[in-house]
Amino acid sequence: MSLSITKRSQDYAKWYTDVVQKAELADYGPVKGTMVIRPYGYAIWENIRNIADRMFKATGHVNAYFPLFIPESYMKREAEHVAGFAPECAVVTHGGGKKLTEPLYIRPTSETIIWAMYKRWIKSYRDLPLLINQWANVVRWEMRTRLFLRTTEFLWQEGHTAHADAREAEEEAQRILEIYRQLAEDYLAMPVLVGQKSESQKFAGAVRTYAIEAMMGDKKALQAGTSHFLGQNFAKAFDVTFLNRENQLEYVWATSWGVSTRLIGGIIMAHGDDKGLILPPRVAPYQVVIVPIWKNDSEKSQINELVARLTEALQAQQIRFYYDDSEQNTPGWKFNHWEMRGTPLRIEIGPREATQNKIVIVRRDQLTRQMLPLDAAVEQIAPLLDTFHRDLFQKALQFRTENTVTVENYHQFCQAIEEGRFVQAFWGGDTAAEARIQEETKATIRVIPFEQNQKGTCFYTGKSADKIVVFAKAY
RNA sequence: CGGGGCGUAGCGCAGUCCGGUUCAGCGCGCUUGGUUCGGGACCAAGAGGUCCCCGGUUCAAAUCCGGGCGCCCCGACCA
Repeated sequence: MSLSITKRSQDYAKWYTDVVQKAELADYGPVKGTMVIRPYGYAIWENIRNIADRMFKATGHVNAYFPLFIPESYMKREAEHVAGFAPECAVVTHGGGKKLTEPLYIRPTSETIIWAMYKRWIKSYRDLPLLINQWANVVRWEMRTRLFLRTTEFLWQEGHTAHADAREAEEEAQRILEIYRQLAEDYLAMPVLVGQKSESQKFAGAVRTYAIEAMMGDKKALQAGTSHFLGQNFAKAFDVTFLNRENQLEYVWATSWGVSTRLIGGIIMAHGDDKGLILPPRVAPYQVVIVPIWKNDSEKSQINELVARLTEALQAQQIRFYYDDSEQNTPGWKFNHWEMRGTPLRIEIGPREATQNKIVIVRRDQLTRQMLPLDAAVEQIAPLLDTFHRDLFQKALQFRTENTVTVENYHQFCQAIEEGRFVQAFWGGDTAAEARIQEETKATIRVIPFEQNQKGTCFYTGKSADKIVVFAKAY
């Protein structure tokens, strides 16, 4: 393993894969487009999952698990859904050494099999709402893959809810979007734009798609989570009806929503620097790493004594830490190692600290160093982690703000996109116009923000427009 | 599916043009022992190979020829 990481300015894509591999987040699997999520990367995912799971349960959702295999006939029930997903599905044609009578699709998402089951479970308005989430893997046969951002198989959660009326389903879709915003901003320190997707960008089978959208370190957009109002599309495709209070038969209203291991790619690109990862403390596997510095056994025992008092205090506060007391590497090596792996705080304890009953704290994001008495330090670590989170968020937000421009005409638009920025503009165009813009500039509408009340002129068509949209090049 | 790059020790690579005593090599990592330890330590001794695969040419192939496979990067689709 070579020592250094490619600089971001030199080759951003290479920097990204260097970080993923050298920080031991993931490795390539033997099958094209697959990845192995290694323990350090998986620990981040577990933290994300635990946080999201708690938020889902707090809003009344329950977990379940549906099968990986979906009968071909199910996939074909909803017209737009098949059209959208069939081309990127893996299909099993043989089992037990025999050709199957009906091919089995490996789920690219589970709407079809879930709604086939919902038909059996939903009879009355009393069965609603049905708020089920599942943590699962899905497979999409992508043409071009990238670790965490787009792999053939990935991990995610998919929520699938059923409601008695449109308003309630709509509220659900937006409630989840708000949960996703909190997850991204309050836990991953990743500022996101929130809003609706354009017609061409929405989920295959949805009436409306909402999304959170973040800016990465190379100024490209990353769709970090989506929530869909599905209307009655799947209820109709799978004939899922219920008797309402008036004893009338109605189709059920639906939502679905998901975030995936792609979020880890988002963390890497939202915060990382040329030294490697910078992890938001609330999902970092270790929030603190302790590096001892000693020359001989007497120093060692003195330092270990201080570390014992420190780690007891950290444990009491449920701060995740790692004491790197291995004899194999020098302190300098460890500094670089843990910086590459993004641990938010490093504590250095050597003879100088031990004799004074002090410790040195170094922030990963700023690489600033301060020496503090142990007792004071113990009090300050938790608040410092919060400050670290806020600073990471602010830095990313400022970066996005600095790289977002408002334009009034197509010339300005092209220039801004050329510079790789997010572009805000009045939009009165249609899907065809959006497709032309994508053709010419590679940029797409990332999000149509909520709560718009201004009027203006569309930068592209010149027609009057009542909403501002955000364009950007995206992952 | 188009364009580009690559395949030699765990990783990164040299060697390939021009076949042969510089052809099984280097750096990192790994093992053992010792000295080190405040920003990627040093010394010594080791272990480690289907040179991607199949076929061909030749006295002789990592090297030349034919075919195949795989991976990465860049474009068209996507969380």
